[in-house]
This record gives sequence, C-alpha cells and structure tokens, in this order.
Amino acid sequence: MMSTAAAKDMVKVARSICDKTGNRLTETRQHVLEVLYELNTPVSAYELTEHYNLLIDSPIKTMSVYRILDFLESIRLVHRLRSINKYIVCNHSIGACHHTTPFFLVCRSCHCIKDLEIATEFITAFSQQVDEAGFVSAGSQMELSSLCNICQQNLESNSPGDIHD
Amino acid sequence: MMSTAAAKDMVKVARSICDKTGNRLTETRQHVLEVLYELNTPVSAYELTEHYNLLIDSPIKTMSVYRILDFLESIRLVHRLRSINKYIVCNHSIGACHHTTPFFLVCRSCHCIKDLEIATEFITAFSQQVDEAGFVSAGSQMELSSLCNICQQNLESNSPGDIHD
DNA sequence: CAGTGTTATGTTATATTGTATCATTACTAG
DNA sequence: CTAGTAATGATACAATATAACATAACACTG
Repeated sequence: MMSTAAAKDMVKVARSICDKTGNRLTETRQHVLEVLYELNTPVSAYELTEHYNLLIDSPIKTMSVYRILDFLESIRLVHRLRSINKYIVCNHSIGACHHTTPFFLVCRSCHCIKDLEIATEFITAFSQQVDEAGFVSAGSQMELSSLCNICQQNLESNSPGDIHD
Repeated sequence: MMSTAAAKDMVKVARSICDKTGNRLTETRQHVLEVLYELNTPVSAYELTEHYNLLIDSPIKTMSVYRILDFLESIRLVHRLRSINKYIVCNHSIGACHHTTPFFLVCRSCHCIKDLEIATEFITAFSQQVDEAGFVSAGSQMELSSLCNICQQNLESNSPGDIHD
C-alpha cells in the first residue's frame, strides 16, 4: 500500500482518536481507512473489499469490512451514506470536520456527493424543530437525495444510464 | 379490501392526478396504493407484497410491487425513504402536501418517521445553497437519519434491539 | 373491428446489500 | 502464564433490488 503524505496525516489523526477513546486502530482497520481515503469517492462495502484486495496483500472478506466500517463510523472516522449504501472518510479524519450535523447532497443517479457547509444558525434552528418533533438532533446526519447538474442534463437529453465520471 | 372513507378520498385524488398526467390508475396500482395507505407506516416492497397478498385476492409478486412503487413515486403519490428502503403514501395523496422539498426525520433504529413541516424561508435559503453547489433542488427530498426519543432512551438503558411499537 | 404499437403485468432468475453465528486469533490485565 | 475480552476469519443465509423476456391489456388507426 503506497501512502501519500496526506494519508499518513489522516492515519495519525485516526490513531490519536483511537488512543483517546480507548479503541484499537489495528492494521486491518488502518488499511480499510487508507483504502477508503485513497478512493476518495463513496464506495459500497463490497467495492471497498475489492479495492482492498487489490491493494493490500492480506485478503479481507466483506463481513469484516462491514464490521470495520461500523467501528470507524462509531468513532466518527467515516460517514455512512444511508441513501446510497456507501461509505466515505469523514472530513474530520483530515482535520476539517465542523462537528455539527453533516449535510450531504447525494446524486441519486451517479452517486457523487457534496458535503455542504451549513451556517450554524441554520443547524440550531433545525435542531430545535427536530427536538420538538420528538427526535434526537445530536449525532444525526442529513442527506438530500437529488441530482447533480451533469446527471440532470443527461436526463433532460434523454440519455438515461449515461454515467459521467 | 375494506376501504375507509379516507382511503376512498385518497384514491379519488390519485385518479384525478393520473387523469391529468395521462397515466393509468390500474386496479393493481390502486390496490397497492390502498394497502400502503392502510398500513400507515413505512414498509419495504417485500412487506408490502405480504400485506397485499393477505388483503387482495389476486396475488402479486414483489417485482410488480417495485414497478408500481416506482410509478407511484414518479407521479409523486408515494415517497421512497431511501435511508431505510421503505415506502409511504405521500401526504398530497390525502390533500396535505406542501409541494416543496419534503423533510423526513427517520429513526434509524425502529424506522418510524416524521414528516417535518419546514418554513418556506428555510427551504428557499437551502435551495440556493444546493443550486450553488451544483445540485438540483427541485424534486429533491431530505432525510435526517436520527433516533426517536423512545429508541434513544432504550439505547441509553442498554437494551439495544428493543423495538417499541 | 382487425391490426399494430405501447403500456402494464407476469414469471423466472440473478445480482446486490446486509446479518447471524460460531470458530479462531490477538491483545490486556491480573 | 492464563483467563477474559476484543477483533477477525469463515460460512451460511436473509433481505433488498434488478435484468430479461413473455404475455396481457389498452389505445389508436385505418
């Protein structure tokens, strides 16, 4: 596994988080994180398994990938995009997480995403409504199921299934 | 299939929408809509199939249910909750849809939901950010993956898997 | 009303995503 | 060292979703 400097920094952050929270950043977990980081796009657990097995010499099965992704999500190192069943590295693994409710724009056609930065006033106003509705705002995550401009244009020009890069 | 008065009204609305949009509200489609309406809770395509086959004498297969749900979603009579892979009847089938971006609070534990009414100013402010980010706001749908109060309490009291009704 | 194109549904098979379960290995504390 | 816990391996299976092709219902035209 070739690691960029950025990836090494990310692993450092991950290690310190694990240390603080009394968790183990095992080799396998670190590898999963690195692979996910290098992919730099949302992938399913199965896709991640494939890439892992191409990049890392000790092979892994999807069951383990699920478990490790669950773990990494639980300590907030990765996000699970529930609307498309895919995973990405959390910004805060690379020192950029705002630690408020994340807001993902998700293209339901090509599955590209954008992590939107929302004004704090916005979030707090929301939180109140959420709490009033009998739900928990803390630790929640928003996803807007939408279309990116490219897919929108493709649909208009009647070429469905036309996946851009 | 016993139909309540409310269900009949809903079917009437559905029929008029289909008429306007040049679509057919076939018997099967109507049945799917009625069953989903009576259930009054988010269900998967497979769950819907089961209930359908209990309530309607002519049996259906899940493949058809998927197709019909897709259709009903396309003309905005049902919502697909992508974060939990379940479907519900859209409010506007019962004359209450605001026709802006719907916002669903979704409990990731028990899968109960709440359709939040959001202030219009809110939505428009959002839409702008979404458009600026290169996504399409029209026709989008928001889901907040969260926990309802009951599940939150259950988790705190260390009884995971404890599904309330 | 027959013929033809289109839409909807039936049917079967299969792909994709996610969990349950139990065995084994690795680490941790006494 | 060893007993207990945490992590992973391995196998099976459940749940969700789509592909592909056949048949049926409808709708338009001549």
